[in-house]
Amino acid sequence: MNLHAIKVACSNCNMRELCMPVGVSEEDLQRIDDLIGTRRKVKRNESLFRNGEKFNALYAIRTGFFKTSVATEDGRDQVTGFQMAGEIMGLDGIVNDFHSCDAIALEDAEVCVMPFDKIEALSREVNSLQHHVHKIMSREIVREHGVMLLLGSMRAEERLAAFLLNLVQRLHARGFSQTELILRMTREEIGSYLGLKLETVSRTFSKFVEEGIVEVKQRHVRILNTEALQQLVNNQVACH
Amino acid sequence: MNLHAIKVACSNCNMRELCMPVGVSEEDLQRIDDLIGTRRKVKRNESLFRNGEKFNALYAIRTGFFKTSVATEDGRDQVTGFQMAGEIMGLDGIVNDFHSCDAIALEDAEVCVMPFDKIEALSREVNSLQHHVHKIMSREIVREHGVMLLLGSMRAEERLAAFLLNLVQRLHARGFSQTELILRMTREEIGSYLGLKLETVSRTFSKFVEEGIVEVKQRHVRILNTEALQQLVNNQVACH
DNA sequence: AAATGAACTTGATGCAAATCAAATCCAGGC
DNA sequence: GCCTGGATTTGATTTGCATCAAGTTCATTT
Repeated sequence: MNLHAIKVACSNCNMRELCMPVGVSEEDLQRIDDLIGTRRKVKRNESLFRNGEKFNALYAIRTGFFKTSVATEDGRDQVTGFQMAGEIMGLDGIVNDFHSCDAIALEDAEVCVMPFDKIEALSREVNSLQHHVHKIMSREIVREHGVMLLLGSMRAEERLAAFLLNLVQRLHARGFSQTELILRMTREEIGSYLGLKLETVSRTFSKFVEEGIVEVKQRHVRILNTEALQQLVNNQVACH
Repeated sequence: MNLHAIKVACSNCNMRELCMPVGVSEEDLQRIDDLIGTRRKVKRNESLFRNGEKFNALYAIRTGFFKTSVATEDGRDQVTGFQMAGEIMGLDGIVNDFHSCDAIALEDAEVCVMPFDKIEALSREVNSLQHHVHKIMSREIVREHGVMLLLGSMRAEERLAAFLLNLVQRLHARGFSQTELILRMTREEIGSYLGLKLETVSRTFSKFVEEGIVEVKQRHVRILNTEALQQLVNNQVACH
């Protein structure tokens, strides 16, 4: 086994607990290593896959940050999610064997390519992997329920507050700060995700700054009052 | 084998091609029959499962019509989908072992209860079932992408047009008319799904009627001009 | 057949976010 | 270090939908 082989193995990957089942035996873990066909680097603004492309594999993000988006025939598009290290992309492609959204890197990224036929074959034999795959898909369904709730029933402030809280929570789970973050996406991309125009996103940020809830310097955001954001999401008024 | 046993078997179910994989061998089909633990009847306005309940099984609708909805702590709720015969419910429960939405029957219904541990066990052995389960979950993810696009970027008319087209298309796949349908849900439930208030739904129906696109008598809808609805969704202007 | 209430329609008005417009900031290239 | 264009902010105005309000329809009960 050469150094390169060690480096690409799941068993040695520090993202493993995010994208792979926990508590598998040493033996099963060796087999899961075989899932990773290759690594693939994706430069900023380039696509990992696009709407209409053949589906072959799921992708686990090792480093970098992505957006996924769908488009209508008449050119409008909707960002359906932002994905970071340890998260899985490509689930949309299973049903029709073709991808139905675009996955674009918002910063230089590297992903593990997991051919889906291999995933299916191995998950017939490793129960924990099978259940893990089911959970990943179910989690995505539940996440999208939350986005539908946000888009269907929240006002601009609530949407942006929910967005910021969700981002820092996920970053915190990866060892980053609970209160500081750098946005990898533009105001327009945030707006597309939240069903708002970029001007509204900008104005809402400004409002939060005025109210002392956050500090914003371009894409650098520092959350000063997490509870206020939480109360905005829950539509509660702070009691004095 | 008694008559009842024949009646509840997937192999004799006329919904089979909607909720089960096609092209399985006679032998595998017999095994798939064992997936169905029981049938369950759900009366109108009663729940099949609710947010917070333990997850045990997926449900295939045999007859009837459901809505699923999620709620915020402060009482707002969002209808996340309407489900009809042959469609699968309960996928939200896999990730945390608890359901995270409510499933309410909008008319008296009957579902097949498929214990999820049985589904996992059998799909380790029947490849077509395994892939079918993956496709069902992927289809739900893709469907939700479409709803996000609708909620994030469409105007009221476009939303209602897309909703009607989606409903008749699914009903048509079940042998019903392409142009006539009976709505099983209230204007408020349609509004919740589409991110609109019930008054807006009502006004938009009235507008479609004025324009000669549909006929509406309460919950009975007849589509007079499918193409006009399609053009609304695609944001195109009819060329004269 | 009358009474009741939920569902629905329609009108008047208000408001949050979109749109239109113009500066300003900033990163990257030369 | 200066230039350029994309990203962002902010202001003025418009608009689509929500809200508030009143009536109508219809199914169900008595």
